[in-house]
Amino acid sequence: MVEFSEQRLGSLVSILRRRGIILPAFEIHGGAKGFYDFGPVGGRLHRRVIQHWVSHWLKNGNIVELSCPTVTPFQVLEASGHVGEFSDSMTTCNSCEEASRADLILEDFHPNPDALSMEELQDLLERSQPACPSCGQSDWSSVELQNLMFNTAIGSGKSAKAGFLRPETAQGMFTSFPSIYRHFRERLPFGALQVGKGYRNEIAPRQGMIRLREFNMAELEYFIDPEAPLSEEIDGWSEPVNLIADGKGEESLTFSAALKQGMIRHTTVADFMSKTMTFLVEVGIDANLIRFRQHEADEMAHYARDCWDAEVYGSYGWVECVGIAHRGCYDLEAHENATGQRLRAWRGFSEPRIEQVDGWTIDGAVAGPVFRGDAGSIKIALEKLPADVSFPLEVAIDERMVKVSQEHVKRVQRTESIAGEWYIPHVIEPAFGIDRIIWHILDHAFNDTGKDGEEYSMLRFKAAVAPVDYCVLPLFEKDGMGELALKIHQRLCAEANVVSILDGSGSIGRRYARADEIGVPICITVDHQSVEDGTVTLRQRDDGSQTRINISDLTS
RNA sequence: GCGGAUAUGGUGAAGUGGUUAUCAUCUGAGGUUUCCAACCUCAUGUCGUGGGUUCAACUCCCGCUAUCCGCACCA
Repeated sequence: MVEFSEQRLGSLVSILRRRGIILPAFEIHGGAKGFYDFGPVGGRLHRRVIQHWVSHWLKNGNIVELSCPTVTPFQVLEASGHVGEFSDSMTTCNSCEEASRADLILEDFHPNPDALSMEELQDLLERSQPACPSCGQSDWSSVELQNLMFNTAIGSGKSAKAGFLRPETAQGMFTSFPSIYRHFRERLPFGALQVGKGYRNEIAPRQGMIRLREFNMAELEYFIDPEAPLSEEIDGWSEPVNLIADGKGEESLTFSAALKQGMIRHTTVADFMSKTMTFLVEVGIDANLIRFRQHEADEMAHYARDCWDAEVYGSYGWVECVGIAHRGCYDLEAHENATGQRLRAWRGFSEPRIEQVDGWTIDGAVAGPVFRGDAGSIKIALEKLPADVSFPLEVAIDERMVKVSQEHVKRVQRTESIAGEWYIPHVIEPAFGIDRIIWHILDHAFNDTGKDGEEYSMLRFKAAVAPVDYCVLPLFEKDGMGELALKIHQRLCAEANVVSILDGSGSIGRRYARADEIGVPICITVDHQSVEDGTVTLRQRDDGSQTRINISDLTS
């Protein structure tokens, strides 16, 4: 097991900078908090992890990949609840100009100011006149929302519309629901995933890559019929995993056992937790340093019904890297309410339901001219009445009573056959913080335990995500060895999805060390014999073992 | 946001109110070398940023920016 320490973190960070894996962005201009570059080696690592993530979920067979804009109009994020929920209420001291959070300075005057509306906060602020924590005066500006989203203007001048940089990729998947529904020929379940940048204007970015202002997210929205029968089957990780259920301690259980006990509340959630576990291990996270923690009811995001975080242990302690949330019908319903568009799926009944309609409705020709604008509401009210009422009758419309007499109505008696119904699908969302995962891949791959008593650093990447696949090393750059190495290098680079580097400077040991430092799994060494018989030495990063093979057998 | 600490070649460090800022390592060139950071020669490359004090500031003071730690915030 790795010993995480300050020293280890320090030498890891210095290797990441020196070798161009992860570095602070815009450094020549002084840098900017919460922004990082993936450098010449890190960029490739980032790509590999994302590729692996996408194909991991596409394996499911009913999932498509989307790419939606990062700039998002105001209304979209207002409908989703982000404008309201993703912000803090701020007020500024008119005396010293210090901004404070309104709910925090009102804590002494209300048991839970966080739950108050803007108006209530404003009212309470005026009545209680709390002292400014900075200067002691009580002269506050009006309460304003400060949003954690980056805002921007779409267009310019008077025609500009308000917008935000998206705080999550998910909303694009919801607003695209009709198109995805059509693509899958209206049959659930199906999913859409997206990998891309998200933005949050964090008050205090911290801990290197752990909290960023611009970050890579990978999200899957999986749409299900909440009434469809669920299989008990769970794919993927079958070993016990550490689970922390809401209000309970840590337990080691398999996902299917946790589901059977009701600890995990939904089969699909359990299935995705299991697939998440498999993914994390495949990209190189240590299985023993992963745990799943269920959100308590009061920390659940505004949209969630059940939520589990996959947390990974590393140099910064336990860090949430994945959230798997049962969002219910929250999002589609919210966008439906805001737009009036139907974001639903059709559920056919196994047999059409025969319904006897026996009641009343208006006689349009008579009631229309009499009730004018109220006719519509009266019709709705009448159709709710049982068959055994008698007229004249007082009907409540918008808190008024309207007298309806026999001549305004007619009896409705018919048999309806209903083939199915529209419903709002539920959504299970696994959301991955790619940067946090990459950080922990690096943290867990880093090995500085030394070699032969000397200091020696190595990144033991899994082959699936290693930024460089091969390092070609001519033992010397003479007698044709340099030329042969160049030829091999070029041939490898021509292969799809293969990255090779060529290194001819320094002693062979130094070059193996350089390759180990950026985690190249295999070094190919060209020596005198290579020039004569066309064989080369393959040297494995993790154990230093060597085998000689034919150049023609190099790529598999 | 508050409190504390820090900022010197790519990386890690030393140091000074006064000539050309030191060391290790890395990197590059040449030499040497038949497989795990060997050696020799040469070379490139640094005082975060803006202002002030001073004859003179990398050094002292102030602001800013960034980094780290704690608190708060955030998921």
